[in-house]
Amino acid sequence: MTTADFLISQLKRAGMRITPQRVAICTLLTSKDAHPTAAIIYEEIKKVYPSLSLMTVYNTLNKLVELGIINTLGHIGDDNVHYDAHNEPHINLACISCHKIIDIPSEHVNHLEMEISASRGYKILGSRILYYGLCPDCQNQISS
Amino acid sequence: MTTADFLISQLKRAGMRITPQRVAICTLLTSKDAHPTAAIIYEEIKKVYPSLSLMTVYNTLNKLVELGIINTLGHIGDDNVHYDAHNEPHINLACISCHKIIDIPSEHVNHLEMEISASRGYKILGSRILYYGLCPDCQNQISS
DNA sequence: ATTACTGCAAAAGATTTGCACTAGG
DNA sequence: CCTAGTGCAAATCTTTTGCAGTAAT
Repeated sequence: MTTADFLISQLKRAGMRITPQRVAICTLLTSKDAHPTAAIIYEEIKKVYPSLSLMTVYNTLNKLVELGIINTLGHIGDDNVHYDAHNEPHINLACISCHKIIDIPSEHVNHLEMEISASRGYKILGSRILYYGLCPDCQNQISS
Repeated sequence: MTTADFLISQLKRAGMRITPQRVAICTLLTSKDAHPTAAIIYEEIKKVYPSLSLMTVYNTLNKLVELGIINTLGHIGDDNVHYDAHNEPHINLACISCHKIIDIPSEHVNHLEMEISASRGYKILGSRILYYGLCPDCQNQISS
């Protein structure tokens, strides 16, 4: 079962209908290193489903976020809202120059969550951990 | 020197002019447990400076973010973009029910930053660490 | 005295809403 | 069959832009 299939099964379990548009959105969301914005998803999928409406993209993204299946990363630099389909705790590392985002697994992240719920009595539902800076490539470009 | 004064001195150092509006914005940003949105800042300060324009708020916030003096937290639940004036690494803990946000200092956060720059060659410029869930008060309200 | 900042009005985006049509279950 | 989802158009809301007047340095 692919990661996209996992998202789709979650949708189905929540009583939502599985349309080709939603399958395409889930597939794109779970493709390698994808942290797309609504607009990027729209442009990509439009190539395959020219009739796709931006509204459907928002509709599906909102439902996925509502169900806690995907996460909102927020704005990276001057861009728009990015989404992240990987829901296990991890760090997002964004380059403010080229706007690339990579995921980093980290042991410390798990410690954080325990630390918080233990000390504050909060019931943790999710997290959004973002570091931003310059990736190695962009550092080279600037110094050269 | 108050925290607000610190923000203001940073502005001055960056060659920006110190206007009463900016002082008011910096003061509000650094008031206890403040993680306001642009709209909240506008409404608050308007009480004191009725002539304040929302544009000035955006103008100042954008410059502060640009200079790396404050941080954008992004959207919390269905709200708008929240800002955070506390720039030393820490965790933001947001309640998705009452939209309150608290800051938590954490040792693990420092480990994270070192871990990332060491392993990936990124030059880290800032971070945005947000956990969301239910605060103790809201947990009680729901269960009762 | 300069030159940046303010605040108005209007524009530009992004996201949401209303509604008839289509298609998944 | 029946209801949820789609996609269009238009509305809404946040944020940006242009510009004349104002004020900080």
